[in-house]
Amino acid sequence: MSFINPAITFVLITFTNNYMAIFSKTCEYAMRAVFYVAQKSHEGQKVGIKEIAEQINSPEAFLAKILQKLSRERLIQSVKGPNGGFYFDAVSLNRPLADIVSAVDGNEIFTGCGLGLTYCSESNPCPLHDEFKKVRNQITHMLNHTTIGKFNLGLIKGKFTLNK
Amino acid sequence: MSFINPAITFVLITFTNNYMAIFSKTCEYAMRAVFYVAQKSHEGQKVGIKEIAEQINSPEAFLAKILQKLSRERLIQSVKGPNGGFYFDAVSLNRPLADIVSAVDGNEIFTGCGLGLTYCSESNPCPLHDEFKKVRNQITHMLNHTTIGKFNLGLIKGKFTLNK
DNA sequence: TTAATAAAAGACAAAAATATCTTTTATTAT
DNA sequence: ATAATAAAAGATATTTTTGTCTTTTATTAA
Ligand code: FES
Ligand code: FES
Repeated sequence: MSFINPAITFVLITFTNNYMAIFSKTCEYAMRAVFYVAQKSHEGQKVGIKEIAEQINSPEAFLAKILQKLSRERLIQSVKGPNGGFYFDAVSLNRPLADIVSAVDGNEIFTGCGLGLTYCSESNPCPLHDEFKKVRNQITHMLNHTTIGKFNLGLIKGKFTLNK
Repeated sequence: MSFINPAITFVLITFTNNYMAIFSKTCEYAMRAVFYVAQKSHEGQKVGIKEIAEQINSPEAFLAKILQKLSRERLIQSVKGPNGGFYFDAVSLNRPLADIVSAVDGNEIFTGCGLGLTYCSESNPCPLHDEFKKVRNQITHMLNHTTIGKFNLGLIKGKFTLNK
């Protein structure tokens, strides 16, 4: 017994809107995780992948892959075994968020053309170039001036959320 | 006979960078196409999908789907048959590019949280909120103040490119 | 009124991004 | 040394985005 009446069944969607954010899901998870781990590091603690994933609301195994990549690139520190987990040392806490973004999403966002042309240039610009450059510069500024550890106190005080 | 020597074969890539631009490919093609058609409309001409795809360097059949969607939403005009093609009427030429973007990529880019949280809010912000808001506002401003027909003269004069 | 033209629609295919599951390796406390 | 723990790595699966091919519908010129 089916609850769908075939007489009134019809196709709803032929062309779905793309979901489209500034950053990939991978990058969003990476940034949230990084802020969460930084906060814990500030308190002198290491954190396990399970806790991170729970606290930032991301799929655990997928996040693990992302942090593995960051770990290979020495952007985050980790130790295996009991009492192990992820953490940031003092140097890493001072790294710009831009390092995380470019490790995960590449450099398109910092240098790419807004209309998707193969390269961006001043001398042979696309129509959007002048305005798009401002956007790109602001993103670059934001990511270069935000250090991984910048929000530790705000997070500890509950001023910010990573999970909603 | 193989040209790959198994003794020196190894896996190169375990975690590829995401390609990540501000807009989806779909949206990039849409914007380029729209500027190209607008320019032709300014000169009083309709354009066929084949010419558009060639001139903006996009896959023809894929672009056709995109323009079909814009056409269904009355953002672009079209007529079938001989001497048919795509064009913009005076009203459409004055529409903001934002209409194209939201038709194709949705509204995430205008309202979404930079860290991918389910919603953005002033009272319960993510760490990036204050800075990200500026980025989002600049994108919104750019897309609202750029009309579809804005670059017609610049394109005709060869000041801008849609194909490189 | 017919043939040619060009967009619209439908079905399908490939590639990339996202997500999960299993096995291995390193570390530490007992 | 051994068992327990937790990250790293490997393999695979799902979903979304991007891209193609075929058929249908509308328009127009002859
Ligand atoms: S050429 Fe397109 S943004 Fe610079
Ligand atoms: S809450 Fe994240 S951008 Fe506003």
